[in-house]
Amino acid sequence: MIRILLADDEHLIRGAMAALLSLEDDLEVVAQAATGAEALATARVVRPDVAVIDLQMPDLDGVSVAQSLAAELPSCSTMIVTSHGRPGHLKRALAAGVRGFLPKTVSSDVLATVVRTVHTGGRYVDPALAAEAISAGDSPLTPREADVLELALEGAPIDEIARRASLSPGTVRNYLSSAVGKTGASNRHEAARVARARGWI
Amino acid sequence: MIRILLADDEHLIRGAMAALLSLEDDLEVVAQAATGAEALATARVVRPDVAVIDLQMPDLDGVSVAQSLAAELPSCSTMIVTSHGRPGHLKRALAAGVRGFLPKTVSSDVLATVVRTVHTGGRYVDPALAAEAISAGDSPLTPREADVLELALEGAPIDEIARRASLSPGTVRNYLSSAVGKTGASNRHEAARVARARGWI
DNA sequence: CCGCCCTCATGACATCTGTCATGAGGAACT
DNA sequence: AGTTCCTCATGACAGATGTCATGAGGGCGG
Repeated sequence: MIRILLADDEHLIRGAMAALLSLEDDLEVVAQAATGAEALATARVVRPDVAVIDLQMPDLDGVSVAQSLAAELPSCSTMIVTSHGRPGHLKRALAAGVRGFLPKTVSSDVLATVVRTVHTGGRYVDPALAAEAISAGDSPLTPREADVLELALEGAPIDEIARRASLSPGTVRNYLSSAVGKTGASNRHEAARVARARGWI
Repeated sequence: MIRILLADDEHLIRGAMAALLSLEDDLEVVAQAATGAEALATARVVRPDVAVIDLQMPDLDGVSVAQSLAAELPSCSTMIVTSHGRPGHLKRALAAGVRGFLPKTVSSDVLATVVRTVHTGGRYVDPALAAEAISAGDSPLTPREADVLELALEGAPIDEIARRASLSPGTVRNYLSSAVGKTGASNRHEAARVARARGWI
């Protein structure tokens, strides 16, 4: 019997997934959590075999949870399910020791199969997401460029970005100009969108 | 027995919700769809009592589907479930004749209860979402301002917005300037974000 | 019929942004 | 020690953007 921890902030989805996994004879949902912190706390107590975690949760995101879990409970395999599969997330997740990565568009059979796969030490990444991640390529942005671009996401003017990054406005403009060139965009707002879509920030 | 049509592009969620609703004695999921168009086509054939529709789907969004359903199948009550509850969506949904509006954070009991409620002619809107919608207030934007601001969402330069809206660049700047004032933002990109957050576009 | 508002436009002006050249200081690698 | 890259900065310039004044035309309610 594979003992599963389920974490998802959407109660409806979580309950439904639990119902669905419980239909399988060899799977058992032993705990549920609605936030990242809750998931960690619960995992420490129940020590599940597999953790199925939603990528986006109110507090910690799924990758952070996975990272902590990998460190604290090496016997527990972590897999992530998500609605919005961005290439950057996949990379960060794999780096964090995640064994499975699935979009929520897969069928329940696949979910159950992957739970079994990661439990026996295997890995599984959704083929479509993997292809996207590969085609997106590595980020050409330097760390600082990425920082600044991230601050530009909300549409703030340069002066505010400069204050928040503790840089001079001129420097911010240089980084943004460089980032705009690398993304092929025509201004920083578009560049920020492109970079996010490719998982670079 | 209440006959239900379920539409959600996320296979996993849809299957799970179906499993969950089927646990109720008086509910029966008679059809499922993965896109808006599919939902409409299926509804015409199976004529369900209640349609449970996800707000965000690849092609038509949930509100458009609801609108068509209300016109074509008045006997079918429509309710919408969503991950991202923006006030604007709620307003549009109610205007389209939707009877129930729920975030996916609710429990399965609530879902089942609301299905029964809308089937008997009642209405149900999640209290938290309703409060948000009320506090967000009515949009101060004129229709044209909203159009232009929407085109600005992706960060396009003014000239492109002007082309896409078939306006002169000068006019676009006037509308945007006005919208920036009304949203209290410091540039059009921030204004677009604010307006979207408040459900104005 | 007369305001009032929305739509669309133009011109002028100040400011904000994007781009480029240039340079100092530091870390990493050879 | 030398090379290369990143970080951070300044100054200058062109072009994009935000703001304001102004006006023509149309629809709608009083």
